[in-house]
Amino acid sequence: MNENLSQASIEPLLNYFDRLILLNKEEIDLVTKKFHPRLYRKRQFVLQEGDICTQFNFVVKGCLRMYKIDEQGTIHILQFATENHWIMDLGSFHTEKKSELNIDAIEDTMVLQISYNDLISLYLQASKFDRIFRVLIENSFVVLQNRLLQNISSTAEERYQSFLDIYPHMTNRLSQTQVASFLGITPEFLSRLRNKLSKPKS
Amino acid sequence: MNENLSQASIEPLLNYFDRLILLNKEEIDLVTKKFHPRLYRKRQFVLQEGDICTQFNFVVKGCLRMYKIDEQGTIHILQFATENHWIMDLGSFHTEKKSELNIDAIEDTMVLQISYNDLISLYLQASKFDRIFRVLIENSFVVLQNRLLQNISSTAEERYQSFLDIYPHMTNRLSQTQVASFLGITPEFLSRLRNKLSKPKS
DNA sequence: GCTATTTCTTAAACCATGTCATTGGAGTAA
DNA sequence: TTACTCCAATGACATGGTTTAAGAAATAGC
Repeated sequence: MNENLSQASIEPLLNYFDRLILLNKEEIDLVTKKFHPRLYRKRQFVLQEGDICTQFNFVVKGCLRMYKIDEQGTIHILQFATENHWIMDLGSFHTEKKSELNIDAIEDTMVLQISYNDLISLYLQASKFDRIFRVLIENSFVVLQNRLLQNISSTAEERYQSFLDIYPHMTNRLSQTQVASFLGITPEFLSRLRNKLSKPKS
Repeated sequence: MNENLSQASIEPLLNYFDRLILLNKEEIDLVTKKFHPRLYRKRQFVLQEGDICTQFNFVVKGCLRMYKIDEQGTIHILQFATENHWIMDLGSFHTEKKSELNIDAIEDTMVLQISYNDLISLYLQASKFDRIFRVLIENSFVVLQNRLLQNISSTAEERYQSFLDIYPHMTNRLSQTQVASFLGITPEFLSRLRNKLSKPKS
């Protein structure tokens, strides 16, 4: 992560949008003006509990996580965001109320950010972005709904297997503690699952 | 549920939209043309596993549920939809692939439906609907995310309490089997929870 | 208004997962 | 080196939740 912020490329974001709906010259200019690059160091907070979420974050390089800390201090991970994924507390963003969630960097991470006001003005200046963000949220919704379904209908072992199937690469970038926290189980139990699954059969 | 379909009122839907973003005369006409009322009898399917979800459903009166049946035949309820709520398999709707989910009526239910093609043409004819549906999906997304958070971080007892808090009225309309299936526990265990919670303390 | 079917409750045995405590290894900082 | 922290593994034990079964209560169908 040694790029210079000022020359940071907005290309990945433009490519992302183009894959949904083609942008014209004006719209490309709007995106270029309203999104700003920002670098977060490993362990740095992007959003901290009690603050209002004022930015949409698009990850260009690296990995962020969003999580809640419960009364006992346990971390529950709602979402990871790697390259070409979005992350924010949508509830806090729209209601402008304090967030109960944290977002921080698992690796040094480069994001492209747009503020609430800029996003609203983006919608007003080019209604194509209403459509783009509608589609984008719809896709996230489907992913989330599948995950919920898994959670209410599957055992921890099935969820872990399915995690490996869907995100085979992630397993290298995350500690088992992170994976366990995402699956909704304890690290100890995940360790046992792995042990069990590594043995052929018995 | 003795209304005549042909005189069924589209008012609730117009009110719903107006509460998000005010509609002008043209847009009201569009909605009136493209949404069609339909009555489902208790137990009747709105969407059946293996079919493609081709309709957005807005519930005017009654109650629908969306669920998956697993290999053992157990039902897992993803969502209920009562008055002024939407229900559909968004994944199947957009990919036009077969759905793994079922939607059926828990009570006799009146919905207003819009087909895939009509919705697309609605977006094209009035881009305000891109914004309306973006906001609508965003709201659903936040609800879903909170539920997922509950599921990975809370015990069944806490989830049940929270269900009672958030949907106090629903408890009258649903059998405990339905509630248990929504919470992701067995009806037997829910019964035990209820018994435990009804006793003052001990 | 009666019967059949579904739903609710209770309880005992059982299994999935959590808790707590311990150990060892890898990475980092003096 | 030493010390420190973080993470993974493992064992003993505790708890949450399921399974199975059976009876009581409510509801649907005739």
